[in-house]
Amino acid sequence: MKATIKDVAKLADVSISTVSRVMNNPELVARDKRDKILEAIERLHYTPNALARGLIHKRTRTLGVLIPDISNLFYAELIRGMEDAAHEGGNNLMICNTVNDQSRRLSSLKVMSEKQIDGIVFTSEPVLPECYAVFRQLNLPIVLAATHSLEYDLPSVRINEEQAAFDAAQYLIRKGHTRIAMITGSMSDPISGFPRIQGFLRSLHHYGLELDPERCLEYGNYRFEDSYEAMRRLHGKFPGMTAVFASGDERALACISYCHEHGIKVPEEISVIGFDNTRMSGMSYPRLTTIAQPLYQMGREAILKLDRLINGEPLDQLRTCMDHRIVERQSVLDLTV
Amino acid sequence: MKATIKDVAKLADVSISTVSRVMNNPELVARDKRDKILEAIERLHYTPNALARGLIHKRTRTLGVLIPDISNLFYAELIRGMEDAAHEGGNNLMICNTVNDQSRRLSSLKVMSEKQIDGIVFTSEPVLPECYAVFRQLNLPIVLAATHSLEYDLPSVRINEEQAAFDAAQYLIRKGHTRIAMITGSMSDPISGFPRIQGFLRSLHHYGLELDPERCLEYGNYRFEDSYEAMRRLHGKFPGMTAVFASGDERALACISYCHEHGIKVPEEISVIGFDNTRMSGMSYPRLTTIAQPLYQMGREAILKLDRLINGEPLDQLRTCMDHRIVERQSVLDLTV
DNA sequence: CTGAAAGCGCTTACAG
DNA sequence: CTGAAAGCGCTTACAG
Repeated sequence: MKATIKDVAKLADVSISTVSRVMNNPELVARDKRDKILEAIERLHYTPNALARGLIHKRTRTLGVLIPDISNLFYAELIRGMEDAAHEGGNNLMICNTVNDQSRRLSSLKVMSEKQIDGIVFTSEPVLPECYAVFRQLNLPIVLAATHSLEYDLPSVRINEEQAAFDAAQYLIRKGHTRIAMITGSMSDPISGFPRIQGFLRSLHHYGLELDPERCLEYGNYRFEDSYEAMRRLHGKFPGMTAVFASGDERALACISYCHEHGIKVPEEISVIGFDNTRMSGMSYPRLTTIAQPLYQMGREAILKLDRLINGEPLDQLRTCMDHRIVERQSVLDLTV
Repeated sequence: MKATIKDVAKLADVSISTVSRVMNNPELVARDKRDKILEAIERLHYTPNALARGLIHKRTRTLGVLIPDISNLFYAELIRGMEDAAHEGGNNLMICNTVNDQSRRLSSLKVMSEKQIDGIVFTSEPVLPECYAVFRQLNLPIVLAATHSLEYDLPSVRINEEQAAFDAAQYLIRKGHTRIAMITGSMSDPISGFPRIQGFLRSLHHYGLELDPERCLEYGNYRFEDSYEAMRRLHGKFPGMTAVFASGDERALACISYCHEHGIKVPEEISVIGFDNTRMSGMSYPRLTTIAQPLYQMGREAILKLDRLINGEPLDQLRTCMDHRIVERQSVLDLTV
């Protein structure tokens, strides 16, 4: 059995109050007793029960994190940033993989709430009304990471998706490409779908490339297989295409694979630019040029914000927008030289 | 503020005992009161405080999981299996990323213990004496996943690494390869290092391929960059090599990238076989032939075992060995045709 | 400086 | 069928 504060008190021949004090305010305890108690703690391997503490303090020092799909490398970096920041603040993470499923999301939220987490980081997904209703009910500090909400006043940390997509297309255009396609998530996805499509089209328009969206856009989920099929459709319907902007690194790898398997040279015949700069982008051939999101930093920022919220401190800004950048590797051909 | 059992009791005009009963043994409560209480619960969005419950039951229904590096796709599948099994059993996971760091490992163990988790799944890494000492002290049910221990009597779920490595080499040999190299972790790693090297060498020996270990073995960690360099060294010191067994899919992708970047055709000039069958193995060109570990099932099994341990039920076997298999894709050339 | 007491939110014999 | 009481392991005024 685990030793409790009573066991320590008995062994050190003091009251439990005094034991409690040496754990929380050792300076209030006389030296000799303190030493005796410390020794008893040591001998019994005593470690305070966080449940009891949490009950009293109404604070558990565990932060809940909702992740749609941990098998996506995207979240690995984000989580590392969150973990580091959490540990620095004396907190722990409780990570829930929602498997992109609303009922899992809701039940995770419920369990977390019952376990009395102090706050929530909600990642990547749009905040649906149903979810927001639960957030309100939970009445817990919440911050959004790699997503945001315009409808609701929720703190968030993310990049400017529209601008990032604009920059990706612009990069391609400046390398001399004019017949450019995009593989993306659904238009109805307000986070990584719609804004990126917008940015992409704005860039084409800005540079006078009037392309038919019917022809240059293909849709699919972010997984490899889906994107592979999207690339197949694109290849069928957009002859002469020289570059594709894949909204996500895994999508980009699927494009590259499709090309290899169909004898199309990358980047000589088709250039590919990705999005996210996950670890994967260094593992393809050719290595992937991609838009980098500062995922580690975003994770940190999200936790920092949450911590401030929990401590009742004011936020300097509700919606934090971080900088993206382009990481040049070998998957884009420069047509201008 | 969150509603407590008192609030419900007051609103329904009963004692807290009765409220507690409708949560735990509703059949003991008269119909009319039960309905009134249920209504109050609904109105207040009451949800029991898991800390208080845990304190009484001495059980929190959260299981701790120690993962060396969540950015490794290997763990994604393992975690999914664990999560599904945990949810089925009414449990939750608390995942700790130890970043391959012993002090993080120890501190995670401490925090988990303070938060009163009911049991631990320890993944992948060898159980060092220092760690085992902590395990004993914690006095919690523990199961090892994707690792095992011969020194200590700890329950485990894993594959036969030695045999799997043997089979990988045998596969290559049967395809007509005779100049085979291996990229692996350190010989001093008793889990995925030593046994795999053993299996590899046993296979060579079995088929009469007497190769100099100095020449055909290269070492490095499981990350891409390290393995890329290992492949470079191998290429320099082992002329005529036609196949490499990479102990891990990420290592295999590094081999493939090295070859591409140095004008070596895969599999025409050099064949590559990987290990693990993570999602990554379908994303390379050529697609990777690899040894599959049943990661999802291993995750499930580990949790099932842990659950039995927690409930004081006997284990049918201490060390469970699961079956591996070879997944054939396109990275190995058949020299016999 | 130290201990007894109340209380965090719940559950579970016990008595009625 | 229901409520008062004790207790899970701790913390924190309060009194001395």
